[in-house]
Amino acid sequence: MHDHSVHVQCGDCPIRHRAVCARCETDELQRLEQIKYYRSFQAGQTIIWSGDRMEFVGSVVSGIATLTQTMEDGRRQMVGLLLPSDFVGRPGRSTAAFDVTATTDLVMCCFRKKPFEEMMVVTPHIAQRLLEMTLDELDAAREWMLLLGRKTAREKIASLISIIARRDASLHLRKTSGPLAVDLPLTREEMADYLGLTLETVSRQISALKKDGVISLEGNRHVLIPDLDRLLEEAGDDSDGGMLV
Amino acid sequence: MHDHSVHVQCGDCPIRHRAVCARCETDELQRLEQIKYYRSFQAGQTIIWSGDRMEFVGSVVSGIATLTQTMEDGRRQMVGLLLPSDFVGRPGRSTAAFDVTATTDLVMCCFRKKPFEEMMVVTPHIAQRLLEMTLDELDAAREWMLLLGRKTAREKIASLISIIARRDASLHLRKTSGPLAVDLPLTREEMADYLGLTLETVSRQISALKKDGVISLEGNRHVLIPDLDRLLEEAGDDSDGGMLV
DNA sequence: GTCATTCCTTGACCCAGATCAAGAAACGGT
DNA sequence: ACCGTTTCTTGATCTGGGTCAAGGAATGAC
Repeated sequence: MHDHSVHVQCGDCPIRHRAVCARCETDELQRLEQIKYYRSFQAGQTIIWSGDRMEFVGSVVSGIATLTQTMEDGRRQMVGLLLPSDFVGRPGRSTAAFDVTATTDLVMCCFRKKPFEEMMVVTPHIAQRLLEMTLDELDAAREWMLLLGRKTAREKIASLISIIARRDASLHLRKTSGPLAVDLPLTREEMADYLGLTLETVSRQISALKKDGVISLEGNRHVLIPDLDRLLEEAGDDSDGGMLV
Repeated sequence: MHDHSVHVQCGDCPIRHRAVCARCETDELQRLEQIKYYRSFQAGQTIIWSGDRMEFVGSVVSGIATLTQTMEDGRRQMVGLLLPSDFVGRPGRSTAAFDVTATTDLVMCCFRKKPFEEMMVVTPHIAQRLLEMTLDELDAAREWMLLLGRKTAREKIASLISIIARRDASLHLRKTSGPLAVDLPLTREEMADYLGLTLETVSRQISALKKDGVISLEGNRHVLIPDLDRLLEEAGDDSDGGMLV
């Protein structure tokens, strides 16, 4: 049995779909081609409201989307951050459990849910691949829970920056020299919603990390990391061995 | 296509396995029978340490287990609570990402991981059923993130009690009259680890809810809920329609 | 360029929940 | 019943991060 985690291009779709395998499912790729389509969203636009019927599944081609939960009094917690190549939607679920919002202009590659689910029944590897991806998300959610429940504000900020650095590195080719550079794809308020803080605290802690030389800023969004180990130490992660590897 | 979510008995195993379907996979059930075995653990015993090789998957037959994460300095966050019928383990993963601990005496129904994974390849419905279960866990984790990031101590306690009440009700037959009664399966410290609080704050908030008539206690662990709607209101959940239905 | 808007920073003050500390209640073993 | 251990409660005090408030820096439209 060969490796089903090999990523493949899905037709003219600029991202690499991870739900199918290059070597053994060419016909499935063709069928996926037939039911896929693209949708664009503007920055700030809500893609799906919690409770809405979900008519499609798909993956992010470009741009950033967030999954958030909101309480009646307006308190808001981000519960998912979708970068290019991330999958959205739950096969077998008819309604969305959370708000999905485009925080930048966004393009998604979508599959109508019903045909996609029919394909899943016929082609078992898709379900297996989705299971693997969902388990990854679950692991990430559980790391996130440690952050929310037990980390200090400073540790939360350091963690967020290193999480984005890691995601970035796995997406793009890695820079080989110079200090690591990361673009924060979120506003201070969105970071606060991610971390369970207020935007003022986010701003203060970023300033503090800057003053202490852990990071430096070019503009508001562009972060330079002179010493990644130092940042990981600040994040309180116990030896993140898999980092950037 | 009939409903694959039908629960079935797995031989003499006292719980209902949810990974297989009654009507279309009798032979799979037989194969599962052949590779399954039971393991018992004492209260307080660690089942798996984070980073250990995971040699089995399985489900809880009786007792309570927790998934926890610990930072070097000892800060601890619970990231999963396993009640009878809950599934443990990640097919496709070789090492555990979190500590799994029995908090009461515990019996698990296990399947050696390798044969289980081989079965998954052959019998697609298992992967589909596991995907469904994992998506449920992911939804629960995301609700939990809202709790950790944005709820007050009082809301956290009220949420925990109603979560346990809901899990309880789906497990046992529902009482038809009198105030709803719930046994807390956790110590105050374990509740604190669940909620991202200290045990003192847990104790104080339970006392406060008692004083305000939202709950009453019989002993330390047995909770009576005179008015469930009142409790849900205290929990800050926006109209939990699915509750106990 | 100028203006309006959005986003970010910093300061002053406050409070929910953490920390430190002392007992009280519950539980299990003999 | 007695005793040791664990678990729970309550009080006093402290503090990290929230809240309120003001102003500065980017950004984009025209």
